[in-house]
Amino acid sequence: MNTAVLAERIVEAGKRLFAEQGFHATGMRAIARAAGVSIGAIYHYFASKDEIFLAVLRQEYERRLQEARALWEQGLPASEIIRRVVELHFATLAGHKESVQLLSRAWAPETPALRAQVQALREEYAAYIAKFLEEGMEAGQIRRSHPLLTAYALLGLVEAVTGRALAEDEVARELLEVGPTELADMAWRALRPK
Amino acid sequence: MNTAVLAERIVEAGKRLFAEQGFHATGMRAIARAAGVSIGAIYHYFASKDEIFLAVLRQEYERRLQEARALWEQGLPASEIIRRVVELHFATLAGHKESVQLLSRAWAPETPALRAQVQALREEYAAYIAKFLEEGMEAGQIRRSHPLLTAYALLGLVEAVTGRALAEDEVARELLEVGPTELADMAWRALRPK
Amino acid sequence: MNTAVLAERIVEAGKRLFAEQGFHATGMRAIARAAGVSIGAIYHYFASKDEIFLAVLRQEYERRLQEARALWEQGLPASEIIRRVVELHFATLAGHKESVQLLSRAWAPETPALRAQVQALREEYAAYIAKFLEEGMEAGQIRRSHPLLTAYALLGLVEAVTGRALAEDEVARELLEVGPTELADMAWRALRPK
Amino acid sequence: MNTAVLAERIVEAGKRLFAEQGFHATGMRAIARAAGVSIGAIYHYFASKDEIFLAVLRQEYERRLQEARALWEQGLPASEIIRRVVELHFATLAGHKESVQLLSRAWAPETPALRAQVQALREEYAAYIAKFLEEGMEAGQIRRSHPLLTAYALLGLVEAVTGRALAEDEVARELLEVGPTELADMAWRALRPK
DNA sequence: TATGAATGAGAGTTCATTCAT
DNA sequence: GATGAATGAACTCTCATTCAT
Repeated sequence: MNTAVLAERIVEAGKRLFAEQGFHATGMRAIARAAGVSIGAIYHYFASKDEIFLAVLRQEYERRLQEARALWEQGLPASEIIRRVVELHFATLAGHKESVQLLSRAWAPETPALRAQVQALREEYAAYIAKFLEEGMEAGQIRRSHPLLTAYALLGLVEAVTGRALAEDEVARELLEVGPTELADMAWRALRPK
Repeated sequence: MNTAVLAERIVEAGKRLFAEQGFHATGMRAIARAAGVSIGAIYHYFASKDEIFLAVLRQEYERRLQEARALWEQGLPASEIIRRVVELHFATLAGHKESVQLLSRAWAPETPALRAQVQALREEYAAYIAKFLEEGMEAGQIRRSHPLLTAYALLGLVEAVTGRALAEDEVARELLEVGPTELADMAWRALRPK
Repeated sequence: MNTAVLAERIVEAGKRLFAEQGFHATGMRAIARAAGVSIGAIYHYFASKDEIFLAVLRQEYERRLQEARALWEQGLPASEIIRRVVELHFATLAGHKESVQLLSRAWAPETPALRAQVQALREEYAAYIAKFLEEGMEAGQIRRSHPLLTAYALLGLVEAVTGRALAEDEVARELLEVGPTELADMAWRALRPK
Repeated sequence: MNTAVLAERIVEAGKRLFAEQGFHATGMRAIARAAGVSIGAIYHYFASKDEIFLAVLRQEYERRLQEARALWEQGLPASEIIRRVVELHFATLAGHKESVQLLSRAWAPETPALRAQVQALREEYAAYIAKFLEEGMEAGQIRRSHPLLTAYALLGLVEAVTGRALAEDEVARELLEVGPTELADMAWRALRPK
């Protein structure tokens, strides 16, 4: 379908530009140019700039959810899953820096309506992690705690460090190196049963 | 001093508006109106909108640094300091919601120059926490790890949860209630010596 | 083409306003109003106010170049060409006062970038005159001298007088009357071979 | 008198800045800073920015008039006076570039009131030259023509070339070199009796 | 006499969105 | 379906000038 092709190109262009420059600094003209489509065409597929942004984020979160699901289904022990999720985040940073930049930069949109939707996407991801934690708690693999709170805490733990690692200074290089191991250990100490 | 009065009113108005609506959604006219000064007066005290934003953030981080210093100087054990810092963050959320909103929303500004400065302020705060952690490690009160990485991880841990708690739904109320205890425990488990 | 229509109306409005009030005193809003278009439409056709100004000047210099070319191609003797060029300048003053005002008023714009471009347009016109002079020198019709210098000198000679003649006082009326003859004679005495 | 000292410093600062950047690009703050006085002090001595500009121009034209008077009083033949006036213009360009820039750039102010006054200053200078030409005509040293028209023509002749010579390219250097001789010759051919 | 804080209209420019073709 | 010309409110920032001290 031609339709899907154009929409996909718009989302890809939007992802790159939103990640590089942020939401406000990215104009519809720039997206149209980068996607090789007309402005009119964009409005044919998306109702507004907000909708493009949401489509981009949906795709990103969807990918992360799929990665998480894939890990879960391998039946590994909880500590191993946590280690791998942390590793995955750092691998994304190395291979698809834009993806991390995107989530780091467009964290909390300023328009109330958009913010609510972005936070809903984030909640969906957090809820999935919470579900995993909950099952681990019931199986005695993970210490009991408030699952959603713990999920957000883990997300924050990792994202704060990867966010800092986006800078291109000496510190960032250090964090990239020791981050995966240190964060996985830290997370596991926080989560393991007594 | 009359000078300080106007500048202070501008910073206060900016803080409230930036927190409520974010950086881009807050215009100079709105700040002027809210502060009860003319637009010209704003530019007499601040070179640009960016500078107002930075002044607001500097004030916020300064306050947090002072709180942290005050805690440290009491000579409490590390676990207690951590517990109190977490409590402080949640207390701020209850008493000065705007302060948490501000830091949550203006996490990573989109303009490169502004972003660099905001991140420098954040780094200053993180470095202070890292210094505290480092002393704790040398005294055997805290497990050895990369101090700055750990500082960012702790910040992220707390901020992700307080950020979620800003919403005014049922979940947010739950997080507000169990947050302080759960997060302090979680952090301590991650930090305590073997 | 509709395109050309709007752009042309913008240039015409700009020409009139720049001539009447000068570059700085003419705002984009005034141009939009005078052209009967929206401000947005202006920026659709021109990147900046400078660009409108340059388009206006390009049109003016283009017209003058065409007039000069047309004269040249008639194969008249040099003295006759000079007489007619001077006459043409005064005729423009009578028929299109705005054209003379424009060039007189926006002689040397204050912004370096704009000034460079305006002077390049002027140089193009001067260079054409210089080429004509050079051919005349080689044919022995015109006394040998530095061609470009002489071209600028002739331009200045005429423009200083037409500039003064823009005022609407008694002196201006005198200059309008005697100007064509006196200036043509003066120029020819300066240029004719020994 | 302190008064005169401050006013003089303001005029000097204004002259430099107006020449370098033009009228609009030069702000009152910049003049105050360059003159080492307060903005309030400027308004104590000058009613407006226009008045500073006029004071600057008055000083410039006054100097030129004095130079012209000094030349006249030496009782030289007309051709020699003309040669020396042209030389003087080029010498000014070499020694006080700013003076030539000033007159070249702020040629025709955009505010009607200011423009009228600037043109009046120019007319005063032209009228003096015209008076000299008139005496020369009566003495048979100079060919009969409209004196004021001829004065403006001579001014334009020289100023167009010196204006072009302000650029700092190869052509400008050429004009600086051959200008004095060529222009003086050209002017004399235009003026000398049959 | 001298200061510089304060004013606020107005500048050029941007940009998401619409809609006639 | 697809285009991109057109809109105009809103943006940040400048600046000559005033006036209380």
